[in-house]
Amino acid sequence: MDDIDRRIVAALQRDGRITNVELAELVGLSPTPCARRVARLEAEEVITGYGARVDPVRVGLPVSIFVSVELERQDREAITTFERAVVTLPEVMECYLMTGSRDILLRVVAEDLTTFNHFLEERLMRLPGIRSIRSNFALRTLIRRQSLPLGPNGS
Amino acid sequence: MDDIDRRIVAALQRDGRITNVELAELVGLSPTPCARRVARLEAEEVITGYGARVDPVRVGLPVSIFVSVELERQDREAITTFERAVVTLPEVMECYLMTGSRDILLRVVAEDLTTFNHFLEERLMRLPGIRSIRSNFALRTLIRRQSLPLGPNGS
DNA sequence: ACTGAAAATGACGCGCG
DNA sequence: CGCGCGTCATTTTCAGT
Repeated sequence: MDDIDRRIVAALQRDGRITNVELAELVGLSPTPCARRVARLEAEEVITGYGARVDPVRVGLPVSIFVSVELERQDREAITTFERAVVTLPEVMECYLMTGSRDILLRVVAEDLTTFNHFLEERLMRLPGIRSIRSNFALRTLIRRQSLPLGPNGS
Repeated sequence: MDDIDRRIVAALQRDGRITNVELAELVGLSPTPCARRVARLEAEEVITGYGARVDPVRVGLPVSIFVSVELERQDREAITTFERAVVTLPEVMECYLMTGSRDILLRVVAEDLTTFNHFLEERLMRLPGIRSIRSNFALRTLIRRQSLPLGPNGS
C-alpha cells in the first residue's frame, strides 16, 4: 500500500465507474500497471466491490434509528448467536459491539415510525438473548460520507 | 418508482459495474428501456453515484468511535454553523441530529485511539458552539451493510 | 441488429533498485 | 537479478443509431 495505491482507492471511492485509462492518468501511471494495481487491490480485498450510491430518502427509507441492545450474557457465544440472527434483518444497516456496558449498537432504517415499531416488536425483540432495548431516533442526517479519509491529509 | 425500478436499484447496489445488458436480463427488460430507466434514476438522484467499496481495516482505519456532541444552543442557526464546520472533517463518516437531548451523533473513523484522541482534542473540540462531548468506542464491527433493503421482502 | 469506438488483456523490452 | 513500468497489438465488449 504505497501512495499511488491510496490515490487509486480514493479515486475509485469517488467514482467507481471511472475507466482504467482515466484512472491511470489521474494517478500518474500508464493504463497497464494501473490495471494491475487495481486487480491486486481487489485480490487483497482492499477493494471489496463496487456499488451504486442510493439516496435513502428517495427510495422511501428516510428514517434512521439507533438501537442499543443489551444482551443477557456478554460472552463470545452469546454475541455470535446474536450476530448470526441480526444479519438476517436487512433493515439493520450497521451493527457494532461497543465498549462500556458491552452492549450492541444498531443503525436501522425504516419508512416511518410505524414501520420501525413493527420491526422492533415483531423482528428485533424476537432475537435470542436480549435483555433490553433502547431506541434513539435521528431527526435528520447531516452527513453520510461514502469515502474513507485516505492519504496524509485525508483525501 | 415501480417494482422494476426497485430491482434495478437493488442490482446496482450489489454490483455497480454490471453492464446494461446483464442488468436488463436480470430485471426482465431489453437493454434500451433498461438504460433509459437507469438514466432516469440517476437524473432523479435516486442513484447519486457509483463507488468502490473499501475495507476500512485494510486501509488502516479499523476503529469506529461514536461521538455524542451537545451544543450550547440547539436552534437552527447553531446547528447549521456546526454542520458547516463538521463537514470539513473527513474522519467524520456519519453525522445525525438526534431527538431527545437534541444532540448530535457522529461516527468517526481512526487508525487507533491515539490518532482519535488527537483528532478529538485538536479538531473536533475546536468546532464552534460545543457544550459537551461523549465518546463511545466500537470494539468490533459486526455489520456494515452497503445495500438498502428494497422491495417487499427487503432484497 | 449493426456498427463504430474504446477499453481490457497479453506479450515484450526497458529501467531502476 | 528481480520487480514494476511502458508500449504495442489483439480481442472482446459496450453504447449509440
